[in-house]
Amino acid sequence: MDTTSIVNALDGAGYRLTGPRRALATLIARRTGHFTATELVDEAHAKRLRVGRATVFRTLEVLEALGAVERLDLPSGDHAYVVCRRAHHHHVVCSRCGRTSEIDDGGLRFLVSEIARRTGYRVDDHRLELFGLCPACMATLPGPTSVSA
Amino acid sequence: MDTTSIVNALDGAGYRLTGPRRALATLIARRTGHFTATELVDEAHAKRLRVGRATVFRTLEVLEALGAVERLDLPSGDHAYVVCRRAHHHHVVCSRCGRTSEIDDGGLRFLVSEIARRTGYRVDDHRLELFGLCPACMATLPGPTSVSA
DNA sequence: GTTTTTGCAAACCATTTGCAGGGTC
DNA sequence: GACCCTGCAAATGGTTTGCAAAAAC
Repeated sequence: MDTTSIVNALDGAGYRLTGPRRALATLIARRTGHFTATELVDEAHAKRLRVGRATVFRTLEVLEALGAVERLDLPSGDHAYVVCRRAHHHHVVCSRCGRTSEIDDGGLRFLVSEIARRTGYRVDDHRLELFGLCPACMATLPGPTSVSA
Repeated sequence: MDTTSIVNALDGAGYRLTGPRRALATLIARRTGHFTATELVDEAHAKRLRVGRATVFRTLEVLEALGAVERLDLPSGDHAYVVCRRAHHHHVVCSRCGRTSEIDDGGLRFLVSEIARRTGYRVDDHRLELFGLCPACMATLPGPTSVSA
């Protein structure tokens, strides 16, 4: 995901292209793993960018609504964000380096409708989050070489 | 879930059976839907129970570790809890009345291993949360009678 | 020129913590 | 009696808000 895509998303939705928003688009586009609003605030501050705390939260809110970013709830209870391409999907999150990979709905769609049928609920929304170790982090890890699921 | 089961869980794990913990066990056992720590604090206060704010949080933490309760992350970002029976499972949450139903792992287990295979991650943990309308709430709803998933 | 955005700082609010007193085993 | 728990109240830390100035269209 590059800066331009995020900026275009804002522009296309009728939001004004301001300095702070462009700056944030760049910071976010550079991210590889998940990040928190506070991390973004600190990074902007460290780089002497003119971006206030409130603006970071407000921009993330807009970007989430536009589907350019998605909010994750980490097992720790923290709220983190990840950049994303499509509107709805799910992620595998590496609990060591924070890297995320998108996963497609595949069998999940069927699973959800099956659950709706069994419980009698009308299911409007669902969230699936997976946590573990990405291939790169596994490689740097000591111990047994065998891999379990 | 009744008060006794929760108390037994605490006792069995070596925790002391104190007044506040018994009181909380009762409040929690009576809950049908999801609830927040703050709601519990307020309810205890309203009923003049001798239970401090900190104790509510500390007790919920213990109960979660024991698997008597599970924490949900609602789409709103709020943290809520639900009583539960087995150690690991997932929930469908009614976004209108808050009622929850447990759902079994069923096809999910396969789905998770499939995702691990495709992404190369070692998946250690996963969370699936479904949101929608429970049968009772659907029945009280105006509008078209047809149901969609 | 009108409308949106921003930054700041204060307000908010859920959650955590330190610690002295009280309860449980 | 030793150790675990509790309440309180203060500290914490993420997130939101009010508002006047600044920027975008």
